[in-house]
Amino acid sequence: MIKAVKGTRDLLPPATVAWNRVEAVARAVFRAYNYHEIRTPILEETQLFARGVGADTDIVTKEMYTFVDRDETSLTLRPENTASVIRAYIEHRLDQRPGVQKLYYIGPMFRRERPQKGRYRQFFQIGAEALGSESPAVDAEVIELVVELLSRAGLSGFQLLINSVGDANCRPQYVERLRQELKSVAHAMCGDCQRRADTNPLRVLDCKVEADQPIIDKLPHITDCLCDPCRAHFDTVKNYLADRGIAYEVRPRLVRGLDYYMRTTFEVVHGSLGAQNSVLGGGRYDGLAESLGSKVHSPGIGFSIGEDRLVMSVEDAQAAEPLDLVIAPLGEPALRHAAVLARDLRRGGLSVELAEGKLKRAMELANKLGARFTLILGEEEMAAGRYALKDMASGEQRQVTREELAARFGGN
RNA sequence: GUGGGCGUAGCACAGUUGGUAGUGCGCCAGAUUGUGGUUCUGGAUGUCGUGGGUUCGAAUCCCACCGCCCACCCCA
Repeated sequence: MIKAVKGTRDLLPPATVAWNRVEAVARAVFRAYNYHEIRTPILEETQLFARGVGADTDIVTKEMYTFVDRDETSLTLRPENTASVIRAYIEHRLDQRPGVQKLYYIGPMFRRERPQKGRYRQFFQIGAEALGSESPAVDAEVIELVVELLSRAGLSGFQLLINSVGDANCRPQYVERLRQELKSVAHAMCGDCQRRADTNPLRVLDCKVEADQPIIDKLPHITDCLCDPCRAHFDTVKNYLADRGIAYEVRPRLVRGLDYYMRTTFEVVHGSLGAQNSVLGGGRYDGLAESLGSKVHSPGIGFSIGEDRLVMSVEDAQAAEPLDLVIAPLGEPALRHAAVLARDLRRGGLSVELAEGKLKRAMELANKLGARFTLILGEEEMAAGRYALKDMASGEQRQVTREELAARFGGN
């Protein structure tokens, strides 16, 4: 028996109702903030992610679905979408369009990790990018947007974490300082940290081992080591958030895993998600376009929401989508009449199911599908030019004419 | 890549010290030749994850493999 491949899953009704709801909310919020949808290919040249995401990130070194195409080019299933959006932005010269380019996307991403709660090999992201501005006002608006979106999607009890990771000027200095300080204390830390102290000192800050926490607490905070422009930018973002009454927590130890982030980074976490408690991650990436070959400076900031995780933590009672009417024709002439009637009512916006066979079967089906009404069309009704309309909740049944039906439900 | 837990009907599960399978829900039919929900009666469905071993006999004991879940790691 062939089954869905590891880490992928089928989303069946009625679960898909919740997904559509979340996506509808997202589209409405994006519209309010003047974001427009972009759809990029799921397949890209491997080079794009190697350069865009960072050659020695976990994503690129061990999590990509990469294969060689028949013409020998190396292709990869997108592990994230920011690099693709920037590629499209450069390729189609969107920097020439007026104003900040605000783009959003909804779609599947692929990473070959070991699946667990809230982590899949094919997962869905709802994300957005604001391109062409370094202004902290844009940072604040983007963060406002995500808070708005999550709230309107029905998420409550989430926590917004923000940080600034500096820029090409001050971050390398901070990393070097961290590396130096770790030399004297790393020997007392967990095995992973000893390794990270050398390879990727920023990761040490993310360590969750209890015994390491006192040591980590004594390490310098990046927020204390920012250069003046970065400090000013971060302070302004925080002021703008305060103006909006948005609650946030500065987490100097918040380091995001992708190489391209600089200055503002943020994350939203939520309890009910298991170990993978991050619903959303984002940040600024002012140097990314250039590193992908752009000749013009194209600063930007973006985020992506883990749709699987958002749906998981928002999910309440999954009610199936309601059905308005079941038509139960008895006999061939009635069936032919009913089919035309069904089409007209559907054109009028009604959801209609046509049930062939015995009346008893049709009634049972109507009940199981949760239909509000059943319309019976048998010999008696055909002869009289009427229909028997039954209200399934009350059990009440009465004869109606075609005109009365149209008046009630539309669809002449 | 590394650990732990779990695989029995469509779903949720039970199955005693080894004696070749049950319960609930769901599904189908009937009680009702044109009326659902409640009730009653009847029915179908299992390579007991797969393969091998021990045994007169394995869902049960042993070994290997596969799958799912959770965790590490990392991130959405």
